[in-house]
Amino acid sequence: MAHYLLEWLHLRTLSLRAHSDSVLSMNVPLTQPTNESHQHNSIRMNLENADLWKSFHSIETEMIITKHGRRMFPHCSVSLSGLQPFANYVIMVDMIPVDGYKYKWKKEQWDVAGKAEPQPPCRTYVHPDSPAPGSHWMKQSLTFLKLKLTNNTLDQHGHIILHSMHRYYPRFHVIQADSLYTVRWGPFHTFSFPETTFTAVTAYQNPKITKLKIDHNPFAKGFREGGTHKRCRANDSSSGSPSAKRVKKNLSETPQSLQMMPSHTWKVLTSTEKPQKGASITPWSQEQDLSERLHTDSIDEYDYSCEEQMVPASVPYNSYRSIEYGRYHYPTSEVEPAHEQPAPHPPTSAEHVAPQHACHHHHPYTHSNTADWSQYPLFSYSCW
DNA sequence: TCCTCTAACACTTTTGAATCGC
DNA sequence: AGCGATTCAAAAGTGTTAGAGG
Repeated sequence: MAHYLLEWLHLRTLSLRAHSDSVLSMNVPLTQPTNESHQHNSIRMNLENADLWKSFHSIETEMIITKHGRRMFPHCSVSLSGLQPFANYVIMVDMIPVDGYKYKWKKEQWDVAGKAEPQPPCRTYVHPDSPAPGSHWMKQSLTFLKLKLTNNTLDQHGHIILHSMHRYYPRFHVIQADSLYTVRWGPFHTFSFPETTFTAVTAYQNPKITKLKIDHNPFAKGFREGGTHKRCRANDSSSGSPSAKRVKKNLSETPQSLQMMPSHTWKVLTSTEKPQKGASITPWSQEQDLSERLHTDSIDEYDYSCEEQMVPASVPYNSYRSIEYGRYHYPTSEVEPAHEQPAPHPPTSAEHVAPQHACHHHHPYTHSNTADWSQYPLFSYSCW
């Protein structure tokens, strides 16, 4: 049952993702959003530790990935509102490539180092409280502290697999469902935050990031104290070790670099909403525009029941972006409105199923239907 | 030679079982 | 017996860095 569900969830997302890949490679310009807009649903998500994320984002966040899995820092922590108190929800996170490039750290900055590696198996982390009623999720902020990132494509622990030296951002899904097995029927709300973009690395490249992590991560306290590390003691009785030099150097140069990003809010749109014409996409920094375009392009072009809008607002960095995906169209589900648009450019399933995804698909429904949901697989083949 | 990745390291924090007192 | 508070050892998690490997 679970396997079947995973396959279905994976399948329904493959085509759009493949489509977005092609959009990316073609560098298609951003399509204009349509004019109609109205609030349909009030589900909201806020990034809890946004200031910390912004601090890291301003110097380009790096996340360590290891063979056995490494937690994120800053970790993903969000708060939810607007849920139905007695309805059950499943909350999930996956990681989305920001663009189609690989990066390298060169002379104090990140440079493009070529085309991205083929994407590793896509996995989704389900919040351990899932499923839980809306009242539970709204009671307090929820953290994804135990989410781990790995570069081991053969990982058996369900960690999220990423490529080193590639950029990603976490995408949060709120799905109304009574259990993990009924996720398929629930409407989706998808949120992401521009400041959570990070570069996956196996060792820190930017010493400013190291300094910031040591300052804020309690587990790194031992290093913050200085001189407690064996190698530090051995080499650095006079603060002469490379690490000590690096930290010392950073102490003087970090604060000024931690400038806050401009504030924006991305309004939640729902399945029936249309984004306002000319809506700003400024929340993403220039380097993120490509992926942003990737998102909006594919979604816009498809114009199913998922749309998104980014609206600058006065709320200080209360940024989020949301997509609500309509209820999936199964024969047993509710009647589908006739006005819902079919895929204007249905990516044929055969040509778009990415070969690197090891999932098998036995889903009885057409790929064009299953393509309507997302640009990126929502579930891993083995996330549970 | 350069770049990336891995593993071992010393230390701190977290976790959870055991114990105690009410 | 049940519950909450406290203690403590084990497990988990941290950044650093030498060395391996491509």
